Amino acid sequence: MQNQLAAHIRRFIDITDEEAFQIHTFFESEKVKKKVNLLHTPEVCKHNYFVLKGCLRLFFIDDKGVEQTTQFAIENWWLSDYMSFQNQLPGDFYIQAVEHTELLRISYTAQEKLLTEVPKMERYFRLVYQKAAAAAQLRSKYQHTFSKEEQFLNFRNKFPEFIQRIPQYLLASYLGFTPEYLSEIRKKNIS
Amino acid sequence: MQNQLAAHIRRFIDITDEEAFQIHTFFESEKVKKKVNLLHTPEVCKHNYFVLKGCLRLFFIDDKGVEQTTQFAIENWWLSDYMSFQNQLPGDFYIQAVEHTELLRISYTAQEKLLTEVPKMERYFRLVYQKAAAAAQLRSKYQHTFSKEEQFLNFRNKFPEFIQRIPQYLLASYLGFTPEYLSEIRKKNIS
DNA sequence: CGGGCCTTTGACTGGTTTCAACTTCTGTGG
DNA sequence: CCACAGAAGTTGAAACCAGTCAAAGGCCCG
Repeated sequence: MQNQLAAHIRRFIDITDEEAFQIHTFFESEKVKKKVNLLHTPEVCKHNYFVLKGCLRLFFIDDKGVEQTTQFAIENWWLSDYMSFQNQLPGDFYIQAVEHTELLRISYTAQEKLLTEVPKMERYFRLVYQKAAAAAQLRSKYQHTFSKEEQFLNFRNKFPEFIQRIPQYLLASYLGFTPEYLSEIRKKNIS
Repeated sequence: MQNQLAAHIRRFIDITDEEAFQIHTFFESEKVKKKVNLLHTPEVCKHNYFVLKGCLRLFFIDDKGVEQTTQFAIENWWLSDYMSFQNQLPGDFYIQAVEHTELLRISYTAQEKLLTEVPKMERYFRLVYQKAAAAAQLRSKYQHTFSKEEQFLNFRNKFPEFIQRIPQYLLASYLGFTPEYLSEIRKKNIS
């Protein structure tokens, strides 16, 4: 557990074993069963989540009452409703376990404390968020370039194993179309 | 000039006047005429840009040869092709001035040096990127919720003055539809 | 074994794109 | 300061991508 987060941090910055231990004290670990919500609206997103094993999703409920998934987080990914988290104000996203998931969570106040006590973690989080920003730019590019069908085929090329893990209606929702249409696409492109 | 960036930094962290001066030495200022490219593909994005006055856009050219704008940056916004910038590898985005624009730019190496010499800037950039990540989540939510027509109406509500500043075909491209369709929408919703 | 959730199917609908032609605006040089 | 050329915006018709709705089938888990 602890090693996994420390290993991730070490992909970005150097930390000693003592620092790794110190950092770890700011986190709490949690196990969540499939379909259980870690965050529901309208609630302040108090934690930033780091997935050790399993999968989380970020979603909201649209005007018509349909769940819309905007992000997934698998092993070694961070997830949070950033708007709500950083302002500590109620947000309109839900966070839910897609599979049985093990995670580390850090509260907003604990993160602030961690950053003042271990300042080099500023660099780690800076790099994590920078990567997130880069990923967002790339995703935006895909959405502008490809038709919905192409987006599915692209996604399947890039993450073939992930598609096996999640139900199709979640994938459809993430890619921004209906389960019915996904079904049609799959038939055409014999998977 | 210098004051404007320092003022922006002070919205996130405290810096002394001496630090503000020191920080400023890492930047170069530049004036760009309308329609001039700061970055063209396939080129490494060597700089991170901070807009003092004017407007930049990030775009790419799709399969059909059409320019697709994915981001704008106005006064006090940062812009860069993050994927290319952080890995210092060729990217596939262009950065162009939408208006006559005054900006500060910092090179990748200068930014690295700034961050080691003035470590508290890690926090500043962490917060800037965190805000960017939050904005990306919000944008993703809008794209999942609203039809293209609604996205335009929303955008017009939120940034009425910005719509005046930029040509419609850029706005259409940013919102992900055709100029013709934007024209139709505007007619329906007598602006 | 059963019930509910997920996926598939098909018909119909409509939002959005495409293409081509026309009009209006803008900026540049004479 | 006017004229003109190219760029930007508008219009309308035809085609299509993708959504909606309703119903049936498959599958997982209790």
